[in-house]
Amino acid sequence: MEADSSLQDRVPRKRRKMQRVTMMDVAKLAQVSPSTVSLYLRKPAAVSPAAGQEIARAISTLGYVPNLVAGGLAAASSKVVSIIVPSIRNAFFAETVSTLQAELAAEGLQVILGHSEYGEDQEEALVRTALSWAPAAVVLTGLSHSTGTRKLLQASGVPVIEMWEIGGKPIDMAVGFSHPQVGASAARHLLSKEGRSIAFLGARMQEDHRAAKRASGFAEEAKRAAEHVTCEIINHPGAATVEAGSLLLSRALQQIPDLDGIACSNDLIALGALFECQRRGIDVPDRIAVVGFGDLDFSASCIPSLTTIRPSGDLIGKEVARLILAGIHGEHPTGASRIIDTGHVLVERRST
Amino acid sequence: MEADSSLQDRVPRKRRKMQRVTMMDVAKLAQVSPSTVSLYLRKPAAVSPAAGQEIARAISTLGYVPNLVAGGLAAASSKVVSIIVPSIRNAFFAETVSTLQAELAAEGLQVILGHSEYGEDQEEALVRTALSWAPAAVVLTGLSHSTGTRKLLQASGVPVIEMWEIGGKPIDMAVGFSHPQVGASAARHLLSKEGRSIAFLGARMQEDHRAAKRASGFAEEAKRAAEHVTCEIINHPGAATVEAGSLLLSRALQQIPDLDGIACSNDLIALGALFECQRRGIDVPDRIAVVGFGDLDFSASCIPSLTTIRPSGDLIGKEVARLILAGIHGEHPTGASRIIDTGHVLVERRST
DNA sequence: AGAATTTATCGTAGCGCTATTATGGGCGCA
DNA sequence: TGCGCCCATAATAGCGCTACGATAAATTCT
Repeated sequence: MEADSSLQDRVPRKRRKMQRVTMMDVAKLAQVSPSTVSLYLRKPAAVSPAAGQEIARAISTLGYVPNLVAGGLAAASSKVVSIIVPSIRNAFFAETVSTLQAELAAEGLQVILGHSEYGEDQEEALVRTALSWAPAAVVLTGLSHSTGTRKLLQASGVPVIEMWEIGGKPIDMAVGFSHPQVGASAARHLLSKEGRSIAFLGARMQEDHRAAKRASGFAEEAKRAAEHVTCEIINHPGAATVEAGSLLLSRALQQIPDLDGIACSNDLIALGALFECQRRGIDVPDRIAVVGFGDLDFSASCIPSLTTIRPSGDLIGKEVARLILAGIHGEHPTGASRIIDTGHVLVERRST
Repeated sequence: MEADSSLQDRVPRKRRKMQRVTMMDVAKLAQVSPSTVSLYLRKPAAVSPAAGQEIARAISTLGYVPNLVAGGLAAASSKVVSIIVPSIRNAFFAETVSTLQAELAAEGLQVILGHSEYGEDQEEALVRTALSWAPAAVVLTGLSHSTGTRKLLQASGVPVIEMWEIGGKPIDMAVGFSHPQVGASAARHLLSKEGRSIAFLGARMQEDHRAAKRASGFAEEAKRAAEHVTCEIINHPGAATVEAGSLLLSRALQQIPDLDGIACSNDLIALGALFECQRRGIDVPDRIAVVGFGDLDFSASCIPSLTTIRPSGDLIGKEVARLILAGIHGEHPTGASRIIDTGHVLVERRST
């Protein structure tokens, strides 16, 4: 059990031996060479059934757990995918990460998670550590990154996937949808419901570039549609929460007394706006129509049920996984297939 | 040509060289030995300021990114913490993971994420892969695990922290709170509001043991309090969503016509119940009082604002991080300090 | 049958880094 | 002036595994 550390000068150098069972042990027990064990673990079909069985038995007898760290070093690429999102607390990204993790786990890939908190410098630091793991791929959120981040990634040669946004030039590959188009869809929908004084309620738009793009897409569509339409963009500097939604609606009503339609950059904000309307006795959708974004858990069930734009976070996760796995299997997508548009869907419910 | 290699093994084997800049390159440029670079990276104070500066310059000139895989192999323990939660989509765990990730990142530790989806076998598989990374610690959710999982972890010698639950015998360390006590608190609160026909609305309780424990704590407290109190536990087999909350409330009213108080195993369920009451014109809290669990984003802002029990997921994250970091710094907590009770707080609002 | 393949298995050199011991030069103290 | 001691730095031996070629054995082709 324990080694006395006092009277041992036998061997030239004592090195901490921690790993209990190594591939070598398995090989000995199975009476094959370590290479064969390694081969069996990676491509079971390449070894004879007899040897395979013997190895499998040895593995289970010894309770062998492969050391992926050593494997990653030897193979010069570890079975890890690094994912960097602004915040996992955000239900959008939670969904994507969850799907992605599940898809990758099925192929034996691990997910390493990082939160940039919408900070480019923080993101760069995360990318740096991510690359320290020689990951099979790096997944980032959005297309806006510091030049340092881009350089690091380009120099590394690791496949990079930017998700949740398309419409710019990706570092390598991109999976997502156009945020200006989402804003435009929301505007068109409100205008189709006779909206004439409309507003976009967003949060943290100074940092959340994607929300800002939805807002500008919204404003542009409103401007394009008709000149007798007034349109405002209202930002809450803090996080996108239900409470922020209530505050934003109050501010919107103050600025635009005849407000008749709002689009929110997040369903949580929309829910807060809905609550605020309820408090003030404002009828939704008769007096004010509300469009959200995200189609979160509660959006179909709230009162009134929320018209919202569904970005399909799980589809993004699936597509990202597909690209990563294709890359691992040697198929490197080229040209237009390096950018995947997952689109968006406007789900019409009672709030408009 | 060059195929003649029978009796001369002069030419060393060609190995794919992928890493662009290694520690060796840095050492050369800085005119010190690789050991010194390594030492500088790990304990900057141990090298002379002159050498340190030289090394720092070399690192930035070359754009050196340390290879943590190699480091992990040499050090026999990687700078990785593996976290396994049922689902990151659940706002509770998202909060904890987010906090934990931030705290650990500050100390240079990476988070590897896995989702068990409330399955013990799936959890065991995740633990197995987790251990392949020789992680600095493994974090699990709850105290219920397969015997295989327990064995694997015990045999590995890796620090293990079980979070979000205490009250049983942890594998190694635990940070969380007592779920039966949460249920009891909810029951006491409802009873203090003159509740006489109360119910616990839960989801997925066949798999979510912690929710089940809250339910049984609730029922026991109700039974203990008075015999003229009727108490039911109602389960929805699917996920804990707002919609499930509406369904559960409907079922509760069917089973208990004079229902006057409910506790929900999750604020989403509570919100659904609130919506259903609104739809049916049932006054909350006058006719039915509602207690939630989680104190989610919307709980303070909904109508009526939700009385709920706050489990402080971020505090759990912080404490878990503290234990892990203590372990890394060599301080191994012993005895009672291996179990940390983060408690719970009942936040009284308008719904009761 | 002998040559030319194919197939299954083995031997071994690192992957890039850290831990440990070894070394040498500067310093205090007598 | 000399002795030991400490501190900064260097040398060295792996960590456990995979890739790459080599080798032996089995198979097919002339």
